[in-house]
Amino acid sequence: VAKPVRTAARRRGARKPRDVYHHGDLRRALVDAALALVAERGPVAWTLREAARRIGVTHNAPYRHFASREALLAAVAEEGFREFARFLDAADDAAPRDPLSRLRVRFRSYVRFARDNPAALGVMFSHELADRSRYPGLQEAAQEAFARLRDTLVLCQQGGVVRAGDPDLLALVAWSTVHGFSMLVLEEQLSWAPSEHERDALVEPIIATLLQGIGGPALERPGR
Amino acid sequence: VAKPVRTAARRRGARKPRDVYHHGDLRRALVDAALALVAERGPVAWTLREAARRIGVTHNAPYRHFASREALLAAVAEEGFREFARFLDAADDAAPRDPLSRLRVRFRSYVRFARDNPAALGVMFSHELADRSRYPGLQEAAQEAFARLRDTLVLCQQGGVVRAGDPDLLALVAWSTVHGFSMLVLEEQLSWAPSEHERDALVEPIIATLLQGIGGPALERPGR
DNA sequence: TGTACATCAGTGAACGCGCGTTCACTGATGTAC
DNA sequence: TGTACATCAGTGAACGCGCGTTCACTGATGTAC
Repeated sequence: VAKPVRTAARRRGARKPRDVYHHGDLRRALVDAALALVAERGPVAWTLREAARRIGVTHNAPYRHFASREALLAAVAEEGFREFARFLDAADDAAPRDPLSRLRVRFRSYVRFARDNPAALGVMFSHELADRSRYPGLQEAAQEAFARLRDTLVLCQQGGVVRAGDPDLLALVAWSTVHGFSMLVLEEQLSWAPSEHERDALVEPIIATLLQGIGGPALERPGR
Repeated sequence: VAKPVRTAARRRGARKPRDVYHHGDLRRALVDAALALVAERGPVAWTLREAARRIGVTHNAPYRHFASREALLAAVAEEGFREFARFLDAADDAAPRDPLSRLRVRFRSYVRFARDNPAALGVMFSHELADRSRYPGLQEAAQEAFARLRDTLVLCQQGGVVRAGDPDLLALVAWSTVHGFSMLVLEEQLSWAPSEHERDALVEPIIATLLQGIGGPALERPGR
């Protein structure tokens, strides 16, 4: 949607945004600024005016690009899901080809993305945007990201590494676990295990636990 | 701290709070009203003035009982943790006495409390109150609740039902899983598994997965 | 190459609003005598 | 049992603030001729 406009000033190499009347790519700049603000104040407390202020544009300029404050927030969330999907794809490309390895990498990627992009995750799963039907682009981006987890899980079922059964339910179990842990970390609730190293040490035990729990015959699960 | 004052009007059985000058137990009423408001608007967007308005008291009356808006929020969180601890105790009393059953019940209780008290959990783990050192009562209440999970886990280790190792780390794994799932549910992110029945159906698989993962020799874990 | 002009992307002032907090106050309460 | 009075728990007006959104506007841009 964003169509960069090359301004004369920009062609001349002007740096300070306020030197020019046309910003060039205000839409993108707003999304970035809003994300940064969310990182500082959270997805409820950030303000449209402050985002505009940071870019050096008047507080009503955003309305040229977004219908409302919420619409800008939805754009931040959508961009977050798209980046997340790209991140998952990149990790998958680098993983060994067997289904179990790929599933393991999916889980690791989820937690890692959450750790490195807490603000983005906060917006992506913000209560304010819980009704995604009002933002079709966001809804689509979210579904596309989730599909990756589910698809890998089905692959594992076919390989006998994950037990048979409704893949949606299994995906839900898996997702609950990794997402849940991620949220805990990013809400700084693990203050009693404070170092990043300690937190990272939790990831593999959790994944092992999870794999054990959803494991199929090829994973030699014990009789129950 | 709350010392109920029986007013003449109250003794006479007056109902409407606004009929009397002294409320009687404004402190408690404020905590309740704030919790209700958080349920509607979230732990950031609720307002002190609206809480006072609902009780039928002027917007500055709360300052008689709390130093600030945040102090009231902290009181809500503290009360949440205390109620949570009571809830865990009640469930534990009703559980079979073997360690594994008790651990299972702890997990179930956690998820159930979260499901039934989403607003309270939102405040208890709100980012705004992440620095609990400023509210010693809150800090103590939180630690007391967490201790229950850890203690049961240690019991399980002694019974050989959970594997040996740093109990704090194991508690962290377990806590991450149940808390994480709970948060997912209460943030309404499981919209694609919408019915309460479907959500409840996730609980046991998740607990089974978790127990499998932290299981000790007495749980017949497979060789790895 | 030069110019007229429609279109687009900003500006600046103003709106109404509700917030958290402070202040000096007053009405109700319980207790000492 | 009655009364004086210190204490406590409210009131009401006011503060300064920053917010989201609307409005009529103007400056910059690119294109048709």
